[in-house]
Amino acid sequence: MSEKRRKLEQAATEAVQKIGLTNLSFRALADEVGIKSASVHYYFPGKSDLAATLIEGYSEKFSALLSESSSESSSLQSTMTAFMSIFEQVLADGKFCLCGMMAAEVESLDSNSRALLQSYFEVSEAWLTKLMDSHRDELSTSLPSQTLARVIMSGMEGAILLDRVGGGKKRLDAQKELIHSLLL
Amino acid sequence: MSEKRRKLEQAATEAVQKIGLTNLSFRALADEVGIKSASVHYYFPGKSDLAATLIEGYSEKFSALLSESSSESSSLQSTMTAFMSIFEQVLADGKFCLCGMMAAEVESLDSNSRALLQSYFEVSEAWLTKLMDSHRDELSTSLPSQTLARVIMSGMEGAILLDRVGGGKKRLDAQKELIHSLLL
DNA sequence: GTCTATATACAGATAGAC
DNA sequence: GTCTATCTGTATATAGAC
Repeated sequence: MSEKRRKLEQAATEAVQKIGLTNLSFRALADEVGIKSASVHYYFPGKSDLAATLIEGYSEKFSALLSESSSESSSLQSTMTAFMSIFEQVLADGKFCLCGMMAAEVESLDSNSRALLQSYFEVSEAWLTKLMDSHRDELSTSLPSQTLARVIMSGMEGAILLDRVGGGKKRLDAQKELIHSLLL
Repeated sequence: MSEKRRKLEQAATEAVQKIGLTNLSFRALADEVGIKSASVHYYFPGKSDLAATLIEGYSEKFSALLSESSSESSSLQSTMTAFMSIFEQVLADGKFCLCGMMAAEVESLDSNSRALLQSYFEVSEAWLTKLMDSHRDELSTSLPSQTLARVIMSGMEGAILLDRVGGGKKRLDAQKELIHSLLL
């Protein structure tokens, strides 16, 4: 992959996390990396191509972060702390999860991007489900692992969504408290 | 308030809940109620006026629904069931919470609308906090009422956000399971 | 109140030179 | 690959007639 393409993807990803795909223009993106909008179309013919590329790239990076969060020997507690710190960093940077943002804009996405979005959430929940299943002895709740995974994933997304309005991190902290209360 | 104005507010609210404020145009809104876009500007000079009006109207309606959810004699369980059914109806209609949607678009809102948005979430959480506080004996968790309120509110918002992508209600059901597990 | 007409700006996208 | 130039559509918004 070319250097320019990487820079475009990075700039576009950050912009979408802050203002959303709808509010991101090819012109603004071009300005950000120092080229003209026509050149952006060389890399991404249409906005749907850009959208799909961004979701795929974000999903890969997020999956890598999930892998780093856990290891054979680590406790559920330490893995979950690492997991939550991913979201804390996103909020601290004044951003929202790229896929959370696009989920709000789902009505303006094509079927391809919608499928990629769905996959992002399902893969993330599957990782959490597997994690909970392999550490059931460290859980204080009897809720099914899959239910916990869904609660945690949507809870983190909702927490960032709401906290971004006021500027603090009240809801994210509340989620942390809840999750810790579910661990032994 | 005039009939036309009510129709405009209703159509605009529904549109924002589905496609967001950014993707709603004065033209489309005008078409929806059978007038011209210039006439819409008579009621709402600019988009920021429309945004503020919609948030205020949605907040009032939501508060009214919260009041209906509880009564002196009702149990926490029945009140929470009524509370969650509000969100279930929104999702069933293929919509997102108007304030959740606008929270995603917060960067394109003026300070007035941002303050109104913040108020919506804080008033909702305050209602939940007070509810939990007055029914502590019906809770199986030792988490503070305010923490529970924040977890529940952001959890519901996140659940709808994610469920809208795939079309089902998996996350909303998971949230229901979690909340029920917190009640005695 | 609602309209027509229009001003102005910006969006996504493409043709074709270099 | 990147550019200039341009097409076409649409956005918010306003002036002024009725």
